[in-house]
Amino acid sequence: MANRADPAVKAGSGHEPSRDATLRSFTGYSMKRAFHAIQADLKEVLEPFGLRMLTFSALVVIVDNPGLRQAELADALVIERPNMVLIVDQLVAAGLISRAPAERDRRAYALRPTEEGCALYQRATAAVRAHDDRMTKNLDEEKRQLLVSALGLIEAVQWEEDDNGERS
Amino acid sequence: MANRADPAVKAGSGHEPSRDATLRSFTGYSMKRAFHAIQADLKEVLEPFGLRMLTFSALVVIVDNPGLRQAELADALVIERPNMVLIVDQLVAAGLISRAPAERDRRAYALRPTEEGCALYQRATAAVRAHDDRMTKNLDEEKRQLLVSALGLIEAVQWEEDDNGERS
DNA sequence: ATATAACAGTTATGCCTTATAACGGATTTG
DNA sequence: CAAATCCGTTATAAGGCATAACTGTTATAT
Repeated sequence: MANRADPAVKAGSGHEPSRDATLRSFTGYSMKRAFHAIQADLKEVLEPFGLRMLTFSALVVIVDNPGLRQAELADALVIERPNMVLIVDQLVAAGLISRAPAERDRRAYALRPTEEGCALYQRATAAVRAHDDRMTKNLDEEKRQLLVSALGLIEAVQWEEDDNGERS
Repeated sequence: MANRADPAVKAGSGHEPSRDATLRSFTGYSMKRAFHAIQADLKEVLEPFGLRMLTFSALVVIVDNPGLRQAELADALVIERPNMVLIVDQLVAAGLISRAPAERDRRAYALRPTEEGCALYQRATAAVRAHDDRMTKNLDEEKRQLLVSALGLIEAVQWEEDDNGERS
C-alpha cells in the first residue's frame, strides 16, 4: 500500500502546501492538469484559423492520407463514427476538404483536402508546433522524447491488458 | 523550424504506418490519447464505488483537508465554483461528506468527510493506486517519476507565461 | 440467386465536463 | 454607512463522448 506516495498532508499548520498532494501521486491526475493547460493554450492558438482541436486533428490526418474514408479517419483519431460526422461537416463547410464518393463503394466517402485545406494545414501546423514547443520549453529534448515515449507506453496498455476483443 | 517531426507520411504504399504520424509528433496529441486510455480505465475502476473522476478527486481533497470551503476545493482542483456545486451535492447525497456552516463566516460551508467517506476514501484510493500502477506498468520507477515531473513542468508554463504576447 | 450478415454514413439522444453571467446573502474595506 | 469583494448558487451554453437505431450498400452463405 505504501510503496509510494505517503503525503498525509493535513491542514492546520498555517500555510497550505498544495492541498492535492495525494492526487499528485497519481499519474492520471498530473496528466489531466497538464493536458488541461495544453488544451486551453491550443484552443487560443487554433481559434484564429477557425479550427478546434478535433477539426485540426482531422484536417491533418486527411492531408496526410488523402482519399481515406470517414470510418478510417475516425479509427485513426479514436473517435466514434457518429461524432465524426459533424467534424467532417465543419471542414467541408469551411472549404478545407471535399467529400467525394469513394470508388468501388457507393456507401463511403473519400476525404481529400482542398487547396485551401492544404494551405491552412501548413500555417496551422506551424502554429501548433510553436505552441507545442512553448508548452515543453522547460523540457530538454531528451526529456521531451521520454515523455512522449512514456505516454505511448501508457496508451498501449489498453491493447495488451486483456487481449480479448480484436481479431486483427 | 524542422528540429523534429518530419514524417511526410503518404498513403499508397499498401500498408498504412499509423495514419496520425504528424499528430504523434505533438506532445498534446500523445497526451490526449494516453489520458483517454487512463480515463476510460479509471471510470470502470471508480464505478463500483459510485464515484466519478471528479467526485473521487473532491473526496480525496476533502479527506486530506477537512474543513476547507468549496471555493478552496474548487481552487485546488482547478474547477470553476459553479461546477463544484453538483459535485459537492453528489458527495453529500452519498453520505460521504458533510456541508456544515463555516465558523466566522456565514456565507461559507466547511466540508468534512463522514466516517463512510473516510472508509470509502481508503478503499477507493487503494483501487485507484492499483489502476495507476497498472497503467504505468511498462514504466520503471525512474521513468514514471520523470513523466510526472515533465507533466508538472508543462502545467507550470501557463503560470510563468506573461512576458509573451499572450493575453492572460 | 437470394437471404442474411456486415459495413458506411447518418440521425437522434443523453451524459458529463467546462465556462460564463448573474443573483442574494454575507463580509470586508474606505 | 456605502461600495467593493467574496461565497455559494442558479441558469445557460457549448463541446466531447458514447450508444441505439435507421438508410442504403456491399459481402457472405446457403
